[in-house]
Amino acid sequence: MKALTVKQLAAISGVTVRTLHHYDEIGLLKPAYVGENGYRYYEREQLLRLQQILFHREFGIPLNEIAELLELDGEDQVGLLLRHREKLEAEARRYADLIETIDRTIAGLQGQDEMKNADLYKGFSAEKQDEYEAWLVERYGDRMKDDIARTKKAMAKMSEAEQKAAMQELHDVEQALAEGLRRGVDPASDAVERMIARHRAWVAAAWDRPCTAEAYSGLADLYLSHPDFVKRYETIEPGFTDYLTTAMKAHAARQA
Amino acid sequence: MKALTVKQLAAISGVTVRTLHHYDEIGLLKPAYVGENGYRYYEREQLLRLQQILFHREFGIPLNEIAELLELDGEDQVGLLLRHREKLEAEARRYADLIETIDRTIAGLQGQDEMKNADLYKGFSAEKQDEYEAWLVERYGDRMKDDIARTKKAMAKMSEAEQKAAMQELHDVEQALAEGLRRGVDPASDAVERMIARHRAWVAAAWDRPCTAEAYSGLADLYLSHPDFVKRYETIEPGFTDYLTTAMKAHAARQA
DNA sequence: CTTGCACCCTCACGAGGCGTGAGGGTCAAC
DNA sequence: GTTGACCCTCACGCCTCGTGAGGGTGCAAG
Repeated sequence: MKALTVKQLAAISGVTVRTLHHYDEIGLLKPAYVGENGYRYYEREQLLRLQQILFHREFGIPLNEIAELLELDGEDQVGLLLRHREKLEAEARRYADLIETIDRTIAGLQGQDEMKNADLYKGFSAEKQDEYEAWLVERYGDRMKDDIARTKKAMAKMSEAEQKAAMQELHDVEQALAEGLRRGVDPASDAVERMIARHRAWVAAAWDRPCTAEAYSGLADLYLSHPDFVKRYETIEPGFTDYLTTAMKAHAARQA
Repeated sequence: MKALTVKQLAAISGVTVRTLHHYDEIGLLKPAYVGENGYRYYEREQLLRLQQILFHREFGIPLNEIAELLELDGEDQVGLLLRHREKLEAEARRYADLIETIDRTIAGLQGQDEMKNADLYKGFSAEKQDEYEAWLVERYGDRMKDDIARTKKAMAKMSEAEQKAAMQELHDVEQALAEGLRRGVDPASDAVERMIARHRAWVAAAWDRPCTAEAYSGLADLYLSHPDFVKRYETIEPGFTDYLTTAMKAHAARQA
């Protein structure tokens, strides 16, 4: 029988000696036998097992799970692999999103803000609405439901052209405010106040009813609290969430 | 000035209190000031900074790098973001590959080995050749160069149909051997020996010259040592690298 | 047999990014 | 003044090894 030392096994399997020590320590891969001198000796069976370990490790499966996995037979291994496949897909999608965000951020930093409305503003339409709705009701109670229903109707009765125009207006307002942030303009200043008034008007239009100071302040809280909004605003400019909401609150306070 | 406690800042930024403590410890985000009672108080400036930190953290940038990053101005940040974008792309591709490997493995485990030759065997053609070449020369010295050149010519002068047929033959041999592994057949047995003879013949054909016992044994070493080959064989069946090479060595030994 | 060198062993700390208590002050409202 | 809800500072744990320190072992050449 060919017996491999740690070094040899390490060399042909591509791991380090320390890794073999570690796997021995945690009981994941024990040597075929240990010499009187304390040397670890591995045989073919261990090499096979190690290769299976490394196969699964590739996918980021933690070592203790690999240990359990190897006790199972083929049937169950397929199931586990499939579950892990989903995780990998989720990760892959996440990376794709991150890359997109970077691209947008760089475009923004370079002043090439020619991004299409449909891109950055799509978060406001379709499927996401349900999620926001559930969130708002949970947070603000049932009295929110009417407002939501009204907003949905208002959006629905807009033509596509009108929606586009509305999004353009929102975009302009936000870009102007972001410019204020970049220039270090006080969010409570008069200049910002004027843009905020436009923003509030936009909100009122979207809701299809007046937007009270209280409601506007509540909206600022929503922006601060819901990760989707935070992400959206931080994508426009880091720190923009706080800048916008501070300005909104200041505006609401003046009205009170 | 509004001063936020740890809890409050944690709530609106979505991190935990412990994280704020940690960031303070490592100097990444220090409070605006600390009360006499030892309480940390944060203001808008810190919130802005925290949001930038979280923005970058999303991409997996380590905290110490984020700290350096935030000292830079916009220009350099773009450069860093671009560099990180590449890392993300590499990761995304890696995940895509892993998913593919899982799919193939599952297909294999379920006996649905209907994978296209071009898929699993593409590793043997085109760009990868240069890499193997460099590796072989580094490992076996210049005397390897002639062999490589001959193999390349042999492959080049094959028609596409011939290449396909060759790949089919290799595939059949490997599947038969993998079946031996699954059934626990001794890799030194006569049954395996017969398949190995076919394998060696295939190699000789690919090299366009006889494959000596010594060369065949050396090839087994290559399979064991080069990660690409290991990965390829482990994809066919975990443990197949060792099974195949053991059989190859046994075959070579009988000839000597 | 000695010398040397490559290999083997066992601790044990470190890194990254916090989670999770333990043990004990502080603040605001009732 | 008493409750809670906060706040603080240690300090260990997690996970997978990397990286020494300090010291024994095996094999070949001189």
